[in-house]
Amino acid sequence: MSQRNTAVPEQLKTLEDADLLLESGECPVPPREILDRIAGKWAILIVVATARQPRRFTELERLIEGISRRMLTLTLRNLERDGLLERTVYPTVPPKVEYRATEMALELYEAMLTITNWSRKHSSCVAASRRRYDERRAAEAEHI
Amino acid sequence: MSQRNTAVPEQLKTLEDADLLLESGECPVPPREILDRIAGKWAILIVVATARQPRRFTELERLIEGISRRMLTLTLRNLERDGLLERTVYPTVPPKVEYRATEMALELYEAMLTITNWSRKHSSCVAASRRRYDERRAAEAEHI
DNA sequence: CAGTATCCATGTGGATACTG
DNA sequence: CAGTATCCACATGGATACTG
Repeated sequence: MSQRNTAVPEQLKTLEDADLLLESGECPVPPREILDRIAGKWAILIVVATARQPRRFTELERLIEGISRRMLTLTLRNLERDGLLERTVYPTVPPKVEYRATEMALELYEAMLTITNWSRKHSSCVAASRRRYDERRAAEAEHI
Repeated sequence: MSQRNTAVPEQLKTLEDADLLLESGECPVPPREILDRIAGKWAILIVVATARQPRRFTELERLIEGISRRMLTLTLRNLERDGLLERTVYPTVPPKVEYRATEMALELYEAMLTITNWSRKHSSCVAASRRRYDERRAAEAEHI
C-alpha cells in the first residue's frame, strides 16, 4: 500500500472521474452524504456505544460526554432513518426505548477504522509538518 | 467482513475505549481531526486533482466546480500545513505556484475509498430504509 | 423516561474588492 | 497570477423549558 504509487486508480485521469467516485450519480445515496454522516461529532460514538448491546436514551446521554439532548435526538433519528440503528419501543409506563447498531453500521464503523489507522500511522508526521509550517510562518511574520 | 460480528474489536467494551480509538490520547494529531479534515467538502477533491500532476491555483479553481476563492485558499493552507500537499513557488512575474499531493495524502485517499466502497455496497439499502422511515412518519402525521 | 420546541451563540462558507 | 481582507447569510449546535 505504501510502496506503490497507485493510491489513485490508473483510470482516474480527470476530476470528473473523481466526482463519479465521490459524488457518484448511480448511487441512490451518494458517498458524500455517508461521509458527512460519520464525520459528525456524535454518530460514530453512538454506533460504538450501541454496537454490543442495546442502549436507552438516557444511558446514551450519560455515556456520550458532552452531547446535548437535542443533538442526541437528531443523530439518533438520522441513524435510524439510514438503517444504521434499530429503535425498539417498549410501551410501558414510563416508556422504555432501546437503540442498537445494525450489522451494516458495524461494517461502516470497521471501514472507518481504516481512516483511524492512517491517522495513527502518520499522526506524528502530520504533527511535525504542522510545527514546521507554523515556525516558518512565525519567522516570516517577524522580519516584516 | 460481513459474516463475522466482530466489526467492533472484542476488547472494545466501554465507550472510553472508543474514545481511545477515536480521540486517542497518544496520537499527536487525533483521528477526529483527520476525519474532520477529509470530511470537508473540498479537501479530497483537491487531493484527487493534485494526485497525478501538480496544479496551479487558478487551475484548481476551474477544476473544482463551485469552490470559492476563500475556501480554496483555506483548504490548500490546511492541507499544506498537515503535509498532505506540497507547495512550490516559482518566483516569476506573474507568480506561479504549484500544488501536488504527497504520498501520505494518496494513502489517506486510498483509506477513504473504503468508506466509498461501503457506500456503494449499501447505498440502495440505506435509500430503502429512508423511504420506509419517511413513509412511516408521513402515515403517523396523517391520522393525528 | 424519552423526547419536542424554542431561543440564541458561534462557526462556516459564499461573494467580491483589493494587492504584491 | 495568486492570493488576502472584509462583509454577510446561513447552518450547526448548545442550553433548557416543557410534555405525553
